[in-house]
Amino acid sequence: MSVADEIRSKGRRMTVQRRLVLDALHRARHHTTAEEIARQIRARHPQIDPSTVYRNLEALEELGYVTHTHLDDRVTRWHRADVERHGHLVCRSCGSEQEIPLRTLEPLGRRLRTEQGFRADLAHSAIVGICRECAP
Amino acid sequence: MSVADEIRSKGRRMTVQRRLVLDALHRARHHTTAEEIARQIRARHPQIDPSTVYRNLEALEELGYVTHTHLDDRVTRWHRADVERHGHLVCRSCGSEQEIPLRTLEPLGRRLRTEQGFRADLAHSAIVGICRECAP
DNA sequence: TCCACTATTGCGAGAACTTGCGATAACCTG
DNA sequence: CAGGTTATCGCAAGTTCTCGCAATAGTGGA
Repeated sequence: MSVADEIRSKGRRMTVQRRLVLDALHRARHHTTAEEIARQIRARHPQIDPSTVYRNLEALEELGYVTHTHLDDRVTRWHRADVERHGHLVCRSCGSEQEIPLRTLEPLGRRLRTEQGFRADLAHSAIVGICRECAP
Repeated sequence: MSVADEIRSKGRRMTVQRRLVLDALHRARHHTTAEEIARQIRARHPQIDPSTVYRNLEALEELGYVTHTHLDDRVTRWHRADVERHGHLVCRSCGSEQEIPLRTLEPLGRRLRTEQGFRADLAHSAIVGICRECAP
């Protein structure tokens, strides 16, 4: 079953705009911003409104094809849901980003689960701090 | 040495606006938003521009009197730097917020420090997930 | 293939900041 | 305590989303 059929089977529709957003996410291997996706799409299809891109990212996330992450403070990063999940370390001083395996974060996940009954999504937000190079 | 003197000794100035922002943060015991602070101040001093509040929060953070936290996705929460730091769990389903002692997060902090040389600020961003009540 | 239904779109307006700029007013110095 | 610096301010315009709405266009069914 194609993605289009999957989407339709959930009562949603496959539109040109939605396909373009999916394509853009496929081309961008890592986290992109909504703005960047909108920019790419509007280069070829200027009539497509940025708000449509924002709404499609949300819809595709709801449908399970896309997720988002928060790296530095205010920008949402989007990526396909089927790429391997990982954590992020972001340096507040130099802005560098580093990926870390979820395995490193799992002990905390287990602890929150057993002590608080909380199922943490530790890939969702980056961990902010000072990286090795910037530490005094 | 008063806060005003401290600020002056760093080459900055103590203005009415800055004092009002500090006062508002003192009154608000927990995390507030910039918008809420601006609303309070502008109730009495409508001529004070919201942008002044935003800039003062930034300046006061730089001076070490204020810090900010990211709870749910897009709102920045501000609070005095001298209140006890703690972590946050935010449920993505019902939106509930829960505070947890930094102690719970410390083992991860130590691990990131020794393995990556990264000094994590684990109180900066909330941990997003599904709370006990919302878990299926 | 045509139709009715309704998800989705483009657009305009609005929210929440952010930034550039000329005017103002803290503050240090003499 | 007058004067010159320059941090800070208010204002206006810009950015990045977000939302309501009427028009459009995918879809499943006839």
